[in-house]
Amino acid sequence: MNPKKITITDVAQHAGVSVTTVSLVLSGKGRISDKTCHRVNSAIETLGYVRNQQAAMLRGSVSNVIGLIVSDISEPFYAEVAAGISEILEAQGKVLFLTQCGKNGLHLARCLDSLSGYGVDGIIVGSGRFLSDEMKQKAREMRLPLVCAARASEFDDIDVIRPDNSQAAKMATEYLIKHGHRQIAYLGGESSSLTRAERLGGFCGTLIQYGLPFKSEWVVECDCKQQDAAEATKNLLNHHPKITAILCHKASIAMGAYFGVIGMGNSVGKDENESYYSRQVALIGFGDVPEAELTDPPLTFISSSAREIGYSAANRMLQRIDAPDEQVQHIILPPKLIARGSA
Amino acid sequence: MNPKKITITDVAQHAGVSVTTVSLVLSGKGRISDKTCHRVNSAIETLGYVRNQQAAMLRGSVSNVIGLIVSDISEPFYAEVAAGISEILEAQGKVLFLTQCGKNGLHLARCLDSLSGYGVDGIIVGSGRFLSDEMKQKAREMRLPLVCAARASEFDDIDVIRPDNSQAAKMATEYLIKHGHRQIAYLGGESSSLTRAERLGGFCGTLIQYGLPFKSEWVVECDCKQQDAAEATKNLLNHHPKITAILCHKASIAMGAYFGVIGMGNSVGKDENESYYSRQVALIGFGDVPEAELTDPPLTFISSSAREIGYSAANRMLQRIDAPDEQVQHIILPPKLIARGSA
DNA sequence: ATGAAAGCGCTAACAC
DNA sequence: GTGTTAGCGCTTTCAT
Repeated sequence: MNPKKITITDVAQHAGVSVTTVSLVLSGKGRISDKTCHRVNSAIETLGYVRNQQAAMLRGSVSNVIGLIVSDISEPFYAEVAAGISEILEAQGKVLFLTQCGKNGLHLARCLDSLSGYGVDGIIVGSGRFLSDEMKQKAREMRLPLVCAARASEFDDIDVIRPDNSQAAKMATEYLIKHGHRQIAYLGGESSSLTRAERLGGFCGTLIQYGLPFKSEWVVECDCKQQDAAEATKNLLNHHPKITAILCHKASIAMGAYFGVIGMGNSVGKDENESYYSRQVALIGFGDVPEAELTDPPLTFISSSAREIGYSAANRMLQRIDAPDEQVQHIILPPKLIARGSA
Repeated sequence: MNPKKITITDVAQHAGVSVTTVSLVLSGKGRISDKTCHRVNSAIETLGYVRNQQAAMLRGSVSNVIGLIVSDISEPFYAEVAAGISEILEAQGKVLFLTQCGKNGLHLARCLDSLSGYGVDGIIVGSGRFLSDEMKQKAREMRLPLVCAARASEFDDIDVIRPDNSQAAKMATEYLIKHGHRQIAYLGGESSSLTRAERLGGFCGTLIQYGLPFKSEWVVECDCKQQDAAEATKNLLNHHPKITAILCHKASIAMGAYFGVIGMGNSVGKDENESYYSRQVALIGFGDVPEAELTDPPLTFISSSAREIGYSAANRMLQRIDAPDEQVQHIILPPKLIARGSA
């Protein structure tokens, strides 16, 4: 019922000490005797005091607030990244400001102003593709650390955390080759995608390395809609009977391909299921987001988890705040291959 | 290069006025002459001044910060809600603090303390199922407005924005009935789900209203995995040959059911595709998240969009801040039926 | 219509 | 070890 705010002064009075002492106890900085420390803490407890962070950051130098800019938080990749960042930060008693710059980055300037106005200690940008040099310059002037959590390689001049798309493609391709596949297709994605380009690089390079054929008609673009993927798969398999394995650009493509293969009366995966008349096709998908759909059917996936990228980005930011002038780092997360029965 | 912060004082000097005047211009409150106003604004412009919100909220009464608590932002529903909230708030020049209380609500107390310590003007909770009475009491004492953005009915004592699950089920069922279906099944979800219970209520009620049979063996639980849904669908259709339509608990279930129906050699949707030997099964799904997979195949969906819930929650919060003592409101969002060819 | 001055709650020098 | 005190940048009476 009493909306009166409890301040550090109240705590000091209740504990019979000065505000300085309380402040020092709060930040754990000073050399305070155990006895006093305990008295202060119990005063805090009984009064139900919560430290006013605004005031703290007004006077002090750190706010313990990190800003996040994404184009739209509803994109699963960025939602996962945000979740990872938030986990790390909250464990450190820090908090996260969430801002959205829109699909085309229209509000990016507003996001930056907003965040800097609130005194964040640093900004993590998901997909920095909209970041202009001017903005990076501005951040530098404000001494605001910038960290980019991305899906593909984007910058040289700021810290970037990203998955190793090329390596992932290589691992996936090798996995298929080691399971005896020689004619491998790549399905899905748009040709304008940087992520896809990186993956195709790894895919193609690995084929060449193993002396296997790389046919451009085996690389097909495809909407991420499942039914499109199913259709494309049927088409591909009909026209190119030699293909025995498909590398799928993302989870929904893999799901579509799965149903496409099944729908043709063929089988996916392990040999024991193979019938005389059906052809067996191996599927392997890229997937940075843990989709419930993935666990069953048992498809093999290769990925750097988006959450992991969030963890790294948050940790990198924490370091960067402590060492603002350290050299720029690119952290490239190694992929993990999760084998699930089908190859 | 100059990390010196530009304060309101600098602006005042540059414009040849007092800080008060600048402050009044910033908040648009005072009766300031157009001429002065303009001088101040151009000073702000040339100096690149950004208002220090911490200081503003320390002295003033509003922070323009809203807190959001979700269990995990990577859950698509909450990500959508967050996106909606953020859109509204940013348009108002406000910002959003994102906190995660964990799948089991373990960190909820920490989230609340954290947010209140940062002086948020209000807190939106996604899924208030972890909110104890004690916490609600605490928020009330701190005069912190609480708004709940939920999937189902949860509270009576605080503002809640939620979808109308029962009405959605009714609309979906009526849609099927009007398209001639008499034997309708419900597939998916767990029996412990409140959302599902509300939907089943609407479903069953509508059947009764139309004098149609409600058979409990036509209501089947199912994991949200697509393949499980496909299997369950085949099973259901095999054992109950009369069933001609299935109401699916969520998008992934509908997708699975789709492939299940197709996999049996039956057809989904419009009559023109119907063959002599195949049976036609209508599918309709619930879906609060716009999943790319939905657009193709053309399945009919019924939903209250999660983003819409975010919009409403944000708007409700804005109202609530202005009128803290207004009566508690439950905003129940009407569902929309998106017909896409199959019925 | 504008300015002077008193804090908001806290931290950080600097005393003791 | 602990207390005193001067601000952080802003809003807000209260004068003018």
